[in-house]
Amino acid sequence: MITPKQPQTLKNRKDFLRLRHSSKWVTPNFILQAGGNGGAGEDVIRFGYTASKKVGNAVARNRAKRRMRALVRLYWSGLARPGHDYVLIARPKIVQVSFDILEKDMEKALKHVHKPRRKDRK
RNA sequence: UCAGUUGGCUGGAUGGCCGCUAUCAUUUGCGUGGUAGAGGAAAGUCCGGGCUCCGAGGAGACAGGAUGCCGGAUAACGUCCGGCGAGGGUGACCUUAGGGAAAGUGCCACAGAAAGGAUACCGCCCUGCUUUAUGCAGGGUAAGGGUGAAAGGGUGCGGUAAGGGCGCACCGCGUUUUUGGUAACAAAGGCGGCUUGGUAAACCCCAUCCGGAGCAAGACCAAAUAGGGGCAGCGCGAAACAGCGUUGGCGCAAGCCUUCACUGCUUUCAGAUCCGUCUUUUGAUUGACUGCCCGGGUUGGUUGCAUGAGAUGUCUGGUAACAGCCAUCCUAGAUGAAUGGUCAUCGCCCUACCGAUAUAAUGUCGGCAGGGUACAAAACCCGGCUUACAGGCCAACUGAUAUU
RNA sequence: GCACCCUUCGUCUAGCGGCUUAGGACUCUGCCCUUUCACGGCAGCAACACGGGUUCAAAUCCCGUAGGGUGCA
Repeated sequence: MITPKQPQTLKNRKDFLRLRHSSKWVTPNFILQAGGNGGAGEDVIRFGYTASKKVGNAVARNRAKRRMRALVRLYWSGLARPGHDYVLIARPKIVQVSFDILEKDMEKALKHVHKPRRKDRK
């Protein structure tokens, strides 16, 4: 059993692009993507946060990223797998929706994102 | 009390749990604790500066751009303050790119007779002919009609054949004098009889200002790739010695000291950025070095980077913008980008309902429910401008109504 | 962050300050033609990003705002 370290933050555009076509789970408020971390280490968990201009102005984008960081802080332990990278993409609703709904979405998304969906199989 | 004008301030509070960035202390270390941590616009990037690099001898000119009543403030400004003119509002007050149109050029569509050296369609008047109703011809006019955004001063009276600055009064315009004011300008008087329509956010003229690029500027370090290609790198000796001549001085003379020039298979140093090689001597060339360009690679870190035209307060000068003295203080520094997430309670606002109360309209207080609690995130730093903003507060002033 | 550019029918575009009710092509709608469709012909719908200002007059000139787009280590 590998003891996972504290999650790190993804900062390079390359890492975000690598996860673009990996498995994902969509909720009305955000999208979670997951994939291998490209040789960063067996015990490393990394999270990336993205909010595009569709979310709103700078204040809304910063608030969306901060809420996503709070979600990761609460739920990464036990649900995130070591040796994987995760990317959270904000959708416009995430700024207004109450935090309870986001917590349920996050728990569900972390459980389901590793199950490959049927249409992704070949 | 209602309506309004101007200026300024503020931009929710408390607590629990979980976190971020910087820094300090402590610890072998994991870690723990303390302190600090977005704005009035941080925004748009519309102006002005600091700072950095490039260019340039100082400076100026052409081109291009900007500004534009007067005086002041300022590091500077297209900003601000005070004043003037014009326009708007009952008023407090607001708006104002507001130099030059007799330096020149252009434009003024359509309509209209005529659009800038005025002109004459309908009219009005006079004369002549025909005739007594009009018509025709010639002339005088610009009051009236009509067109237009604009018709070559306006109104009134006199005058006239009808009219007309033809004459007069007032207003306007031009010019001039005096007075007030630093000035823009204002007031009063004289003169001219009117000659000169608008447009410069059309070209232009005048005055003033502006070199270019921007912290992704610039500097350093590390790593990686490569160990590449091209171009350029400013020269035309100096000294010593010897010989011969020569200038000056001392000396009877020999000679000694001294100045300058020429010559030498002479010597030393230099010589083209450096080293080497060739040749025979001021040439050639390999390589290295330096600079620039091309090509290739990297997409990291440090610095610039927060003590500054700094903030607060008292006083002084000034109508004010602002300036000065003194005292105190240090107040964000991120880089997929920190300064928060969440829960609870309270506050504030709006709407509906209930109750009480004073009523001319309606307002005030209490309770309960629902909804809302803005605009917006530093990115080198300052001074402004513009734009966005739920609401709340303060001060001064104006108008209307009522009462005393 | 900094430096710039552009907005005209649904789309692509013309457009000396007045001649314009903003022109053309494609599209769309209706009618004609054809047995029918296509092609063709005729007619129609449809735009100056927004707000101020200058001017007698603004799509055009000036200022501001909004929305798009481009470049720079």
